[in-house]
Amino acid sequence: MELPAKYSPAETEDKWYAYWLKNKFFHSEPDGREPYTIVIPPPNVTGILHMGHVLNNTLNDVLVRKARMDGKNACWVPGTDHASIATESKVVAKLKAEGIDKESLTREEFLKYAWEWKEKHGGIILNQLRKLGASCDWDRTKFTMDPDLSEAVINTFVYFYRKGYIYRGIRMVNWDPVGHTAVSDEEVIHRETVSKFYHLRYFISDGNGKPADKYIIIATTRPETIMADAAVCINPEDERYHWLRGKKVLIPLINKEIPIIEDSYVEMGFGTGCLKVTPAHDVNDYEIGLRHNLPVTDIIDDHGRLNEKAQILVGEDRFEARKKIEKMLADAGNLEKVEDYTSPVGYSERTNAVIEPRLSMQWFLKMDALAKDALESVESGKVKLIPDKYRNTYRHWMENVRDWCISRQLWWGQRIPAYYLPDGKYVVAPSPQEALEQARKLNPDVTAADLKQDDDVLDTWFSSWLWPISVFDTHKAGHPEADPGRDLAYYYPTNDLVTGPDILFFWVARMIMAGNEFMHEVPFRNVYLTGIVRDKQGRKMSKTLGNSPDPLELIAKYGADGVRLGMLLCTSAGNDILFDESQVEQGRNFCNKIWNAYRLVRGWSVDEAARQPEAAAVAVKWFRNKLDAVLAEVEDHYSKFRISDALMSVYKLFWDDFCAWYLELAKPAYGAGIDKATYGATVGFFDALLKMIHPFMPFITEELWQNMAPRKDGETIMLQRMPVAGEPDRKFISGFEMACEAVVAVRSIRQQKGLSPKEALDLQFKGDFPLEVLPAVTKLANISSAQKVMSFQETEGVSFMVRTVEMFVPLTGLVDTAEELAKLEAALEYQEKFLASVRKKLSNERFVSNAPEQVVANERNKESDTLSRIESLKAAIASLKA
RNA sequence: GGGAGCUUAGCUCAGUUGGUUCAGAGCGUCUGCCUUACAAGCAGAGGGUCGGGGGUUCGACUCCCUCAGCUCCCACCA
Repeated sequence: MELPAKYSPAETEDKWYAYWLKNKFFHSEPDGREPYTIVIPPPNVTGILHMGHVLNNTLNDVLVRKARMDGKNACWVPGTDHASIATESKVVAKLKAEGIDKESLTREEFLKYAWEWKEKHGGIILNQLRKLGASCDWDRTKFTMDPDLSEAVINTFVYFYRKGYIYRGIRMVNWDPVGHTAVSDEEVIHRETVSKFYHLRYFISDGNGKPADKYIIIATTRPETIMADAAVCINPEDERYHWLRGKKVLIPLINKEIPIIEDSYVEMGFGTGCLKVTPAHDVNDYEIGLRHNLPVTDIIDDHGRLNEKAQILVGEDRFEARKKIEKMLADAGNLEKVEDYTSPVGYSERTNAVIEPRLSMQWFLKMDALAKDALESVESGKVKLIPDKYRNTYRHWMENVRDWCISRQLWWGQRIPAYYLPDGKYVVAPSPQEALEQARKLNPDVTAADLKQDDDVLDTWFSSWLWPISVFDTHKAGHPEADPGRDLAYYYPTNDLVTGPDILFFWVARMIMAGNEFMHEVPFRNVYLTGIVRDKQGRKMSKTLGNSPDPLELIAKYGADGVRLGMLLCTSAGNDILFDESQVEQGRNFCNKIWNAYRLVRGWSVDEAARQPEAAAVAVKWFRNKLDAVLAEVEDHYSKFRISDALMSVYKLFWDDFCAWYLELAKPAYGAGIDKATYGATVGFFDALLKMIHPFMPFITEELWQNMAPRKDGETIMLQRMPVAGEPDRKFISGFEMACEAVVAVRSIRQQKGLSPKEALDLQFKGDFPLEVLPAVTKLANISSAQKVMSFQETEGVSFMVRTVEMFVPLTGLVDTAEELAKLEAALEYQEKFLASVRKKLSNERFVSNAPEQVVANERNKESDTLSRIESLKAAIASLKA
């Protein structure tokens, strides 16, 4: 069968993925081998593949395929995350588009829609990962809201509640008025935002709730919240305002009397030095309120509208209210001036709504003890962060962590297992039955119908922090004393986790906490933190910018192997990744190179009678050693998670060493057969190279490996052992490199002199050139005779140096003597300067006595090498002049 | 405001405890080639003094100080 000159990935990739699935090569069961485990960072169940996933999952796949080929029992557990806020808001939007308002639905009705949506869109991303070649154990696919995983979450809640770590409290939370839920501090993004700074006049009360003549000016960005003011605060040091002490002021428009208080929180130099304190709608004000026992008036509702406590503008959206109140204040004579003002404003990461600081009843998990242990896990090195610069960031966060607000005012998620009695007391239990039993201890008359379960669900991270445990054993979470199941005992702790640094705290830190708590063991050894994928201009890839290529289109265009390679080429750990399609093109080109090298080798026919040419023998010996050297290098890169370096080593080994040098040497003359020895060696090398490339480019390597020899059904390159490095003969490799240098020099002379490669040349040399590699030079440089001589026989020609060996190509009638002379003299000058610098070093006593022996010896070598080069150059110049 | 990091070839980046001929790689560029595996290719070539300045050292891309520019994280002044 004739192979086409270009590799076409489409059918090949589908064919082999189906083959791998059919044979269950990705599936793992515990056995006697050493396990290698990774869990996928679960993508949102309704998500679609973007470049970040491509990066992450390609890296995961490289690691797991490498481990599998190293003979480990490799298991990569896939799955999806229910992503409560993201998914719920998608469902709400979809229903809205169909004319259905979430408010009009019962919880059950809404969840029915949500599950329908999940069934329809859930798992699309997992199929997309198959296109990428991800070798996940699909039989183990999990979803964070699978019944048993949800049960684990509920048990975990009950466990921590009973341990006294979970409590309910009124807190200032970040309220998302669009998502109608509280979000964690980490989910709030602060952005510089242009707004207005309103300078308002607060009149002093005359003591009867009527304005006196005097007023003070208060600057605020949020005039719509003045009705919730509880006080006006000044700095006790601020003499400008000492006259205010003991007085009261009136809130404009509603004329409510509020006290003047003093607190050093207020900065005298900022604004007017007077701060209106609004405990219900500002975190700092809330804390001042606590210090001064101020009443809390909450005037904004769940939707961000003013409520009846505001007295005016009731029902207006907060931003509408702001516009309207500006006019009202102006009309009432309370508006001094309005300035433009830029300040940071918090936005919801999910809905992009402006966050409203708001007091509400939430559930919290105490973090101090958990964080302390999780910090220790990283500080002690039990968990390694790669790159380790993240240790600082991690420490800082763990030392300043606040209690985790785990409740969310949503329906999509695990519902908080707290049940309220009619009198307002509550019990926490894993099931309604147990809740009833407990409730009866409080009040024997309570019936099941009296108990009302908490409406809130748990933060998504409260389920995904169990992921490395719950994918293997759903019972263990919440039950640290229980025996781990067979799978958990075998696969836990996992080995490596590959994820983005943006979720180091959301997810990674919390998995460490859960692992320590329930398993008394960290969940993974190494955390490889990737960069964030950006476009070529350094912008984060995003839907709104439209700068993110569709990975599936890229795969269709360049093949999955090409996309994987394009992604891996630019991944240094922890640095942001500037992605560009040209890199994928490079990946595709590499596929094609491999393909064509294979076409060459496959086209060879063995001539049983042929003897191995000397050049081929040299090539085989060299490449065998080179392979060993690079294998060791690659292994070292893997061990340090330098995946793109490992790839680059393999890339160069294949393209530069194997194709450009080895194959050119091993190639038989056109039309001639190849000898058995060279053929056998070449096929062996090809086999080893395919295995080395396989973790990066699984499809083309399987295709060619299957094609190389008759294979039985059930055989795969995936499960072949990775070649193991032997001890390379470095001296021989070095000698061969001299041959290459000589070849390059001759080719360069050809180019300069306009000589055809077909025209054979002579080569003479003086000095220690490794004779065993000479056949390589004669073949690749097209040399008719290469001789070691005492002195060059012709005077006309070009000389060059290979390290300390002077070489000479006689070229009668083609040499411009003056030009050659100039070149040689320039070279001589350079060498003499170099010699001078080396000698200066060597004559420095402090250098000779302080530097390590090795370094001094090297300088002496440099000196003698340079001397011999100078000698050769001088001789060459002399002979040219003669 | 606090913290972390970055600045090396046109671009993207390596450069491991200061010392091998260490100034590198890939891509791009330039030149010559459709040479019968591959023009998605082959062969060859050019290109930086390591952000600026100072210091330590026999020796600095590497350590210290300083200035400039950039990025990210945390907190946030109403």
